[in-house]
Amino acid sequence: MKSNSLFKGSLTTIILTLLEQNDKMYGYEITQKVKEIANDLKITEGALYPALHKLEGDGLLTVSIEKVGNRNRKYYALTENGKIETTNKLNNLKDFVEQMQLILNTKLATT
Amino acid sequence: MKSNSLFKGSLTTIILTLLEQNDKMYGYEITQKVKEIANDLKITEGALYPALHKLEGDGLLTVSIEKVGNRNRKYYALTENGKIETTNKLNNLKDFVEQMQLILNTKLATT
DNA sequence: TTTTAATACCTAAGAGTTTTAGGTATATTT
DNA sequence: AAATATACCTAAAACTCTTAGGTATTAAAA
Repeated sequence: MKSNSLFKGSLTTIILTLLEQNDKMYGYEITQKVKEIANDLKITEGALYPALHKLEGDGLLTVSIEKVGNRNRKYYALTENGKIETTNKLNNLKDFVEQMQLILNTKLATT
Repeated sequence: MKSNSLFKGSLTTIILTLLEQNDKMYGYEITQKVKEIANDLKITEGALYPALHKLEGDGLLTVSIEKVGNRNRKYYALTENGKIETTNKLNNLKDFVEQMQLILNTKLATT
C-alpha cells in the first residue's frame, strides 16, 4: 500500500497542477492538500521547498508574502510561463502512462 | 512529444514485466523491444545493464549465457521472488496512477 | 501552565536512479 | 573497406528525493 516514493518528476507536476486549480497556495498548504487527497502519496518538505524555489527561479512561479498573526506565509502562483509548463507536464504524464500501458499490456487506470 | 526521461523506478517495472511476458530475454533485446512498442520511451544501455545486475544480485533474476555465432548473449529470467516482485511493482504503478488522478483531477488514461 | 503537537518556513548530507559518454568486440550491410 | 547493427560493459556527472536535522509561532492537551 505505502508506495512511498514519488516517481521522478511527478512532484513538479503535482505542484503546478495544484496551483492551476487553486490560484495561490503556500508550501505547507500543498503538503496538507496532497495528504488529504491522496493518502498514500506523501510529499516531504525536504523535497517541496527546494522544488518551489527552483520553479520560482525558473520563472514559473511568483511569490507573495502574507502575514498571518505573527507568521509569514509565502504564497505561490503560476506565471504565464508556469501555465504553459503546467500543460506540458500534464501532457508528458499522460504520454508516459499511455506508453507504459503499451509496454505492460495493461490498463493502468480503472477509474 | 519526446518525454525523454523515464519516471523513477519505472525501468525496473518495465524489465520485470517484459520478462513475465517473454520468459527469457537478453539486455539488448529489451532495449529493442521497448523502442519497438513505445517509441517515445527510450531506455538507455547505461541504465539497463546496471539495473539487470542489481535485479540479479537481489535474487529476482537468473542468468544463462547462450553462444550465438561467436558472441555471448546473457539471457535473464524471473525467479520465484522475481515473479512476486513483478506483481508488487505493477500494483505500485497502478496505485501511483490512481493517486495522481485524484490529485490532478484528471483521467490520465483514455485508452 | 507547562508540554506537546500543529503550523510554517528552511538547509544539507546522503541515497538512489538515469544520462552522458565513453569502451570492447563480433556480425552485417553498404 | 567502411559504416552500421548487434551485444556486452563501466564510470563520472546530473538530477531528484529522503533523511535528518534546524528555527519560530500558535494551538491543543496534560
